[in-house]
Amino acid sequence: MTAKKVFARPLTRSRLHEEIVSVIQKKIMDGSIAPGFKLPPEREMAETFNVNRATVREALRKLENLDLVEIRHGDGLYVKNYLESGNFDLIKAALNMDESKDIISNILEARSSVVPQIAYLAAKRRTAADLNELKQVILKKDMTMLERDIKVHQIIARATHNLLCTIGLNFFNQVFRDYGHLYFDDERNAERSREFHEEIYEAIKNQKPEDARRIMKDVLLYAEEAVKTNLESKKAKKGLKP
Amino acid sequence: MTAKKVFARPLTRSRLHEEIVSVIQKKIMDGSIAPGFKLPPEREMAETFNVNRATVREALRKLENLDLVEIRHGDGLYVKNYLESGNFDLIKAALNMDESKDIISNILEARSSVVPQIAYLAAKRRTAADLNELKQVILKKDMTMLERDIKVHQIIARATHNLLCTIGLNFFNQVFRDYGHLYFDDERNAERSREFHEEIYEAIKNQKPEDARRIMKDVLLYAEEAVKTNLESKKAKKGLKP
DNA sequence: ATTGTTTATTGGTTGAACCACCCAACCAAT
DNA sequence: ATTGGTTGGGTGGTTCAACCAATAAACAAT
Repeated sequence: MTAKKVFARPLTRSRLHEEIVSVIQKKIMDGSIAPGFKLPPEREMAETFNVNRATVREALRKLENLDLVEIRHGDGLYVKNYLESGNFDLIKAALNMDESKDIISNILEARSSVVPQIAYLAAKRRTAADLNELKQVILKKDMTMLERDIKVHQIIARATHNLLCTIGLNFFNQVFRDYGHLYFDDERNAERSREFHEEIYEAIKNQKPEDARRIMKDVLLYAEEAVKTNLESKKAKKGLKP
Repeated sequence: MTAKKVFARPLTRSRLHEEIVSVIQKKIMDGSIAPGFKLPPEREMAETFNVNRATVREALRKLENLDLVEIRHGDGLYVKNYLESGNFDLIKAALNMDESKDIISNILEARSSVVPQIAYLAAKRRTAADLNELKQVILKKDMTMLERDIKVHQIIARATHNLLCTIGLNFFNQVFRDYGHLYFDDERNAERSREFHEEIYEAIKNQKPEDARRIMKDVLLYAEEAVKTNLESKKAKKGLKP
């Protein structure tokens, strides 16, 4: 057995500027820094965090991309209202900081209500090439169920031939890569997904949009429940230990 | 009449590192740099672009956040497959670079199929406070129709009490802020939205999820058509000039 | 052939300096 | 009293030169 198999993912040392991002992001998202607040200037921050100004600036680039702060040349740094401007990366970041059941539930719920629409469009628009690609992945052997499932969703999203759907699904897949084990650890769920792959393939092959949507919705609602139950039981176990 | 009304949006000079982002992003998204390609090292890039390395690094922070490149300490910079990893900011950036009708159509289509689900959830979950806030905005006087409409959508999204829905809608609203004039320039469309606000308010007030979804879907499909037609006619006019 | 070691390359961070921009305060002209 | 011009201090944007830290590839030892 390789080390990779044992430790799952390699350690990756966080970079200094990322630490800074994390600190500031937390303060903004938990409300200790209110929208509109003017942050201290870069030079001062560098001093407080005891890092170089260039490092602070790299952190600010990230906070800017998360739409958490607005930077005004010659003026200063202002905290934005993330509820009005934040993007999905914010949720990923929040998830990494605080794996609360709330956020995961929100993600699962949103997925169940949005992704079926993607299946609908995919069944309507799929080309022969899309269908073939889907078939290959379903039949492929050397693949974990998690990998296969992500790939299936990816191909379906791409079959919509809508860039937004394709890229929008990336968000769910990225989360799923990190948390999919909560679902696939249970062999019954893996079996359920195998069925799902067969069913959705048929629906897409026969270009039955409504069927595809229903099939997708069913499996996602099932998964939503399964993961929530899983989280509950883990929480219960944890509660017993101390 | 204020200067703001005359010139619409203030000028904002682009920063050097953003120019670099733009150049590299274009090359990646139009395929001239393929996924997996190893970019030249930071020092070399600084030389080619004739800027300082710190500036290149700030650009790289952005490209990293767009999930366009992967940075490996001690190794180098690798181009990722944006179809598999890119996020919504990528679409916004692509839109700014190339306002092609394709991308706008994709956005409109995705909106029509996804946002109605948000209305559905909102009607189901809305609190008295949500409803009140919605009413206030609909009645408020000193507001452009565009501002009001964005606010209405925002409140509806927030009424789902699902962080993903709330933040997910930000994407559409941000695009709408820049391109909403394509819709609201026509007074008939503005009138249509006025009706929409009344109708959706009633549906949410009476907690009729299916109604809310249908009403939302209708107006979005209408808007989709209106904007597309508008784009067509603009294109036609342009075609005549030269 | 395998394993440990060295070395060149590359990203990460630092410190000091200068440029470009914003703002507030003040002044001058009307 | 209002408008337009000037100035000075503070802030983000960029530069330069150097060093630290991780990686991969070449090499040496076994």
